Amino acid sequence: MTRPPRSDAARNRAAVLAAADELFATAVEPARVSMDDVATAAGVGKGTLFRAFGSRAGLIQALWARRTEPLRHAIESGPLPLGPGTEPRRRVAAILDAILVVKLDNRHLTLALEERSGGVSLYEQAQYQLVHQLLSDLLRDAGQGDESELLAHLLLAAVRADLLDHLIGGRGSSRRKLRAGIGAVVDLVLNGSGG
Amino acid sequence: MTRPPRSDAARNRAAVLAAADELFATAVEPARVSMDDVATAAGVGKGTLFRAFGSRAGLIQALWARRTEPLRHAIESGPLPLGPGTEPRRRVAAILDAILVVKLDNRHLTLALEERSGGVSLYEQAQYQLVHQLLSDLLRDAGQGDESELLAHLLLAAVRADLLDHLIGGRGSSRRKLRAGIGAVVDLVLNGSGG
DNA sequence: TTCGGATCCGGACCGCTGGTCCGGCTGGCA
DNA sequence: TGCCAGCCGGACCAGCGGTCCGGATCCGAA
Repeated sequence: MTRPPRSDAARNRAAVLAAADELFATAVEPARVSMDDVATAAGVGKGTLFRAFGSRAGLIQALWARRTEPLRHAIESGPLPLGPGTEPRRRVAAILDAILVVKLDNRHLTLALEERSGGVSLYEQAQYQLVHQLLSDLLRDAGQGDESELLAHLLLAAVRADLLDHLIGGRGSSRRKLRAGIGAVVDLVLNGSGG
Repeated sequence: MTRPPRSDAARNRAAVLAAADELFATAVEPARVSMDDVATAAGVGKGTLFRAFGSRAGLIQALWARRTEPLRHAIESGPLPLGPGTEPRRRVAAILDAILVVKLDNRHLTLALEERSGGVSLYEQAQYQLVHQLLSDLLRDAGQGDESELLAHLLLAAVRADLLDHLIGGRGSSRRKLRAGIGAVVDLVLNGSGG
C-alpha cells in the first residue's frame, strides 16, 4: 500500500515542476540548467528535489510526460487521424507529424530529454520505447514485415531533438517548410516500400 | 611561420593518440573514459594532453580523423563507386554505406564523437558539416532541388552512432541485416523522390 | 487538543569531471 | 658548452549530479 504523499511533499513537487519548466523553457542552453538552479528557483533544498524525482533524467522525463500528456491521450483514444481506426500508414505519418510539432513547441526541454545525461541513452528511455513499439506495430499491420522495427527507428531518427534544433536554430527551414519536408520523406518511405 | 614541434612533443602526442585509441576501443562505456585515464595510460601529464588537443572533443576528433582518413581519401579520389565520377544517387548510397561500416567498426569511438560533450553538438562539428555539404551537393546534382540539404541531414540521421549502438548492442539486427535494411530505405528515399 | 512517530526537509558534503596554471625541466641551436 | 623558448606535469579549480542525516513538519490516534 502506498499512502498518499504528505501535503508539503505535494506542494514542493509542484513548485519544482513549475520552476523547472520555466527554467528549461527560458534557458538558451538546457544542458546548463543545473539541479542547483532548479532547487533554488523552486525555493527548495536539493535533497527534496532528488527525493521527488530520483535524478536529473527523472525530472526531465516528468516534465516531458506532462507536456506530452495531451498527445498521448489523442493517440490512445482521440479523433482521426491520430486515434485508433486510421489506416496504419496514414496514422504513422500523423503521429510523426504530431511528435514533430510537440518537439518544436518544446525545443529546449526536448533537447534536454534526448541529451545523453547520466549515461541514459534516448533509446533506453521508456518514453521512446513506447512510441517505437506503437510505430512498429502499425508498420507491421501495414505489411512491412520484419523490417518494421528498423523502419520505426529510422522514422523517429528524422525528428531527433538536436537535428530539429540545428535546422530551426541556424537560419534555414522555417517550421512550415520543415514539416512539409520531413513529411514528404516520411510519406516516401511509407508508401514506396512494399505493402 | 610555425616551427616544427619539438621531438618530445611529437612523441607525447603519438603516445596519447595510441593510448586513447586503445582506451576508447576497449571501454564498454566511452563516456566514462576520462582525460585523467588517457593521460595516465599514455604516461603523460594532463597539461600535456590538453595542450596537444585543446579539449576532450579535440582529442576525440583527432582520433576520428585518423580512423577515417582512408575513407576520406577514397571519397576524394578513389575508385568507383565512392570516388568522383559515379552517378550522384549511387554515390550517395555508397558513401552512406561506407560511413555506416566505419561507424560499426569503431562503435565506441563514434559514440564518443557524437556524444554532446562540452556543449558541442554533432551538427556543429566540422567533420559532419563537410559530409553534409558533400551529400547536399550530390543530391542537388541529382535534381533534388531545394530539399537536398534537409534530405542530406535525414539520410545522415539514419546512421547516427547511438542508434547503431542500440541496434547492434541489443539483440537484433546483425551487421549484415543492418546494412541491407538501412540501404533499402536509403535507396527508397533516393529513387522515389523526383529526379 | 495533545502527542508521538513516520515522513519529509535542506544544505553541507562527496567524488568526479574537464580544464587551467606555473615552477621547473629539456631539447636543439649558436 | 651554454642558453632560453618551448614544453612538461601534477596540484589545483569550479561546477556538476547525487547522498546523507539532524532537525522540522505533518497527521492520525488518543
